[in-house]
Amino acid sequence: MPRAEASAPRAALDREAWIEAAIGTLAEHGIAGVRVESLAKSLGVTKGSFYWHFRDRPELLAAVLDFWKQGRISDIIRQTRCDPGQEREQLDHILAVYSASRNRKGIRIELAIRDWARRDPRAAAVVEEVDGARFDCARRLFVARGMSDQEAAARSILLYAYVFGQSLMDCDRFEADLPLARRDIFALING
Amino acid sequence: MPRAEASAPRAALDREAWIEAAIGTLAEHGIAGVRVESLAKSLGVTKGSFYWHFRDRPELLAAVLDFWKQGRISDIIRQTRCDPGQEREQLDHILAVYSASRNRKGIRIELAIRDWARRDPRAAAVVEEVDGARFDCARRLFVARGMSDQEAAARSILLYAYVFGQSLMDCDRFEADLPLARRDIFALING
DNA sequence: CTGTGTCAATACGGTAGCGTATGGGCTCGT
DNA sequence: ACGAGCCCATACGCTACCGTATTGACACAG
Repeated sequence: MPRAEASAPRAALDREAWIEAAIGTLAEHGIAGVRVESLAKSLGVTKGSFYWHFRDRPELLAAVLDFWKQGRISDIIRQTRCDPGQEREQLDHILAVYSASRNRKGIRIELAIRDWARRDPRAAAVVEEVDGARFDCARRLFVARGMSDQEAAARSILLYAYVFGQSLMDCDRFEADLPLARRDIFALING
Repeated sequence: MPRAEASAPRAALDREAWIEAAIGTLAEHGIAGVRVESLAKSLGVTKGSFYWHFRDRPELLAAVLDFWKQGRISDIIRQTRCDPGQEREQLDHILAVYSASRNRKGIRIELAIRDWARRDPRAAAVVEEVDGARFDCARRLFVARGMSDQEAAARSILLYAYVFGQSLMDCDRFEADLPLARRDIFALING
């Protein structure tokens, strides 16, 4: 019986295992909570392993940022690709997918990284890149629907601000019929 | 010459001095950054002082939450009080005041506390109280303008989601003429 | 079988932070 | 002037981390 403390049957960790574990505790405890020794414990190894795969903690954090950036950018490109004439539906899709109801984990990661970005310029740069890509994608859809650049920009900003802002609140507490309210809100944003 | 390390000429700190210092570093470094020993250093005293005024760190954090809650609730009540017929202007006022451009410090505190609330039920309860009060105030204004409860609720949610969400992004990067975009956005939210 | 490379355990020194215990100095009432 | 309370300094033990150094287990090539 191989000694498996947490879950893994001792199968030779690689960098990505550490990165994914880091993202997990990042989502749960914020950037201040991702410690190499506690990560090691959760992976069932000691930090001897960590310092074989990474030079130090900053290198892990940089890898986390890069991993997240690639994922988010490829995701937004995939999610906004659509046939002509379907732009409105696609924007509704974005609103639904990025809302807090689904995708709990993704939202928690997103918020943790954004909080991190408020104090770390490297994180801030990554968030800005991701935001820029998302903004461009949404704007293109609005423009394809015939809106002016100006209006498309305004609605894109509102869209993402709503999505992230709503994930900061517990809307369920305020409104009994949240799905209905959401429909109204989508309509306001989407035009 | 009284020895003044940071600023105070040694004038007998009280609880509130600690609370305000805590809120300051909370805004800058997040909840994980408010440490009693570093607070003491920034106040030019040692932690011997702290443990005279507070039982322990959790007691300070509770006091911070309470202080913030009182301030935010009384503020929203003050900011939404208006003469009949002025509801639309008052809502625009809220949008402007709570936007990230002004009130940098307040926004940073707000975000730090919301991040804190994602992991601490006590903080979450306070945020929920504050959000509830804000929501009620905005909703009342929309209703006074003749909207249905349902529409007023939807717009109120959108309003605060926008305000907080926009403070999570660096909108300046995306849109050259941000003031104009903001006007468009206000119009979408405010009807 | 032996050597080499991969991955991890162990042990160590160092810092930062929490909470406690204890001993001041200071002011003020009497 | 002298005890009482207020406010803070100092010193201590403890834990959680970081990063380094060293050693060990294991696989696989030759």
